[in-house]
Amino acid sequence: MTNAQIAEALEELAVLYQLDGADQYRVLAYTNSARTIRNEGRSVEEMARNGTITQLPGVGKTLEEKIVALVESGEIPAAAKLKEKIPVGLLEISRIPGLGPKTVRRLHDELDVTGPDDLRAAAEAQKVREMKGLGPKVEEKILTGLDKLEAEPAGPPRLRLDEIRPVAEELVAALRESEHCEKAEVAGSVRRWAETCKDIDLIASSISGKELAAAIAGHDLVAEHGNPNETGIRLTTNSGVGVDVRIVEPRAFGHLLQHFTGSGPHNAELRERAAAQGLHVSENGIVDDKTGETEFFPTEEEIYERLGYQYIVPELREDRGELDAAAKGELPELVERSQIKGDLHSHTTLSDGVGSLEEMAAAAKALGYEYLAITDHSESHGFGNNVEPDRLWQRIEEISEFNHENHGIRLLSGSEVNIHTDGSVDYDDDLLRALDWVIASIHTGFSEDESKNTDRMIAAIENPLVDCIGHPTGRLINQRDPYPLNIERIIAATAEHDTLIEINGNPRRRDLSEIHARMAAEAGVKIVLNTDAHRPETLGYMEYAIATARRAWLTAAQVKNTGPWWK
DNA sequence: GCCGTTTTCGGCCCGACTGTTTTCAGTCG
Repeated sequence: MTNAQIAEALEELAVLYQLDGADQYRVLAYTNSARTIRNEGRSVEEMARNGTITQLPGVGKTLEEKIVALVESGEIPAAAKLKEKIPVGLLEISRIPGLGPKTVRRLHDELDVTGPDDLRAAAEAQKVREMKGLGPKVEEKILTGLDKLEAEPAGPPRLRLDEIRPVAEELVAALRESEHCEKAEVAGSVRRWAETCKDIDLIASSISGKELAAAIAGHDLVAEHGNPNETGIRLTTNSGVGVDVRIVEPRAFGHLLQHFTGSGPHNAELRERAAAQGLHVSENGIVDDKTGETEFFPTEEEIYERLGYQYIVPELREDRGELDAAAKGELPELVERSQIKGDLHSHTTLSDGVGSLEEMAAAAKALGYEYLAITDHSESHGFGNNVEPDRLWQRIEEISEFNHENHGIRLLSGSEVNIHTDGSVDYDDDLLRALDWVIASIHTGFSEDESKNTDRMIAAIENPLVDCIGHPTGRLINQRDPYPLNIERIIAATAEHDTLIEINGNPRRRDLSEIHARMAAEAGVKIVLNTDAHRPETLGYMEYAIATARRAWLTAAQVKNTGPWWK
């Protein structure tokens, strides 16, 4: 059972308890533990089986018992029992925006609603507005919510960061252009460089907030908008992305930025710890119990300092131990884009790229790199652009000549070789030895089971002619799950054989993920940040590789290509 | 349900908005 599946079961149980009227903190305990498990790199099933699961923060005796039952029997008895009592249809309708557990429960108790169909009938018969505290507006919200539920049963999709960042940048630039704007920034998950984002958070300071809100509502990208007011406005773009624009007076800008950068769990933890010291943190400032006064700080740096922490960069604000580390002054010095000396994964027209050797080299040089590895696909790539051994020998010569001509950047002759199902790789050893750099990746046959896939990859890791493993888990964000793999065994093998492992910066991949990259680095494995560029412009994907590395707490010392070419 | 630089019991972030209300509960981020 994967960590995601365990987390999902706990989230479902949390909703069931909520609908059952359980204490909110009990519900919170379940949702928090679900999040912890989703963020855990090690196999939580393993931890449950060997009795170490209570090491996870927020997992105590009771949750241990439930998770053990889940991995052993496939279900949590408490959840099965609650499902007999609470119609599953109620879980569905509780996803309608604005319909919380309290309301859903009352709809069940008072109108015998058991699911979407009953609810629609009740709303259409105008029964909902007769309930105390509810009215025609709620009825309307329910009907539109039900339509959306039918159209998108899985809920609105989270968008990949690269799909959403350009929109955020364009809108924040428009805010800055307004005469009513003092400062504006992108906040939220976009600022934290998360893999996916639900919506865009923009924040601004202004002494005429309503005018600023009205101005942004008229932007070309905006399809719909709510009422502009002093504190901001809610927008929907033509592409359907929700945008929250929040506006405060200039002196609270730092607090607003900190608040809306999140993450929610980071802020909740930060505030809980502050409250224990008599300090109450919000987007409007910090209130000190001792004086009753509100303190204002212009920058986030000063806010964190006031609360007793080192400055925590947005990428780390995920409640994954950053507050403890910052309180002790032990945050790592994260790797930066300017420290990257070269890119070790790129393609040209020789296989499936669209840039020539020279074009790729020129683009890499423009990025300030010392070296670029040309790693076209190999003999068995299978998409009609296979590179036969003779052609690769010839390419080695071409690269040698290129380097002789002294273009101000060194090209490395490389290949991205396929790992076959038996763990062997393309090309004979002589050819592999003649290359500067060999990345081995899986491109085919990943429907095998976990142990076969893992053995196959470990065979490549053990191969002394393989330097690095490419996009190790094969996941495509929002599109394809990772291959079934035992990542702990993979990491242990790369550590043992000094094989490098890549963070692929293609924003569709970001593979290794931040969770696995952090595990790998902690195990002493060296990481390489690559783009897998298939055209000159996408060498710029390095910023996503950097983002994932930073979210994985990596320092320059843990990233091999922060140094000069070493072979 | 979890957890401990006041605690093994009694706490557990904070504010804005919405829709419904004459003062607030529920929901959301």
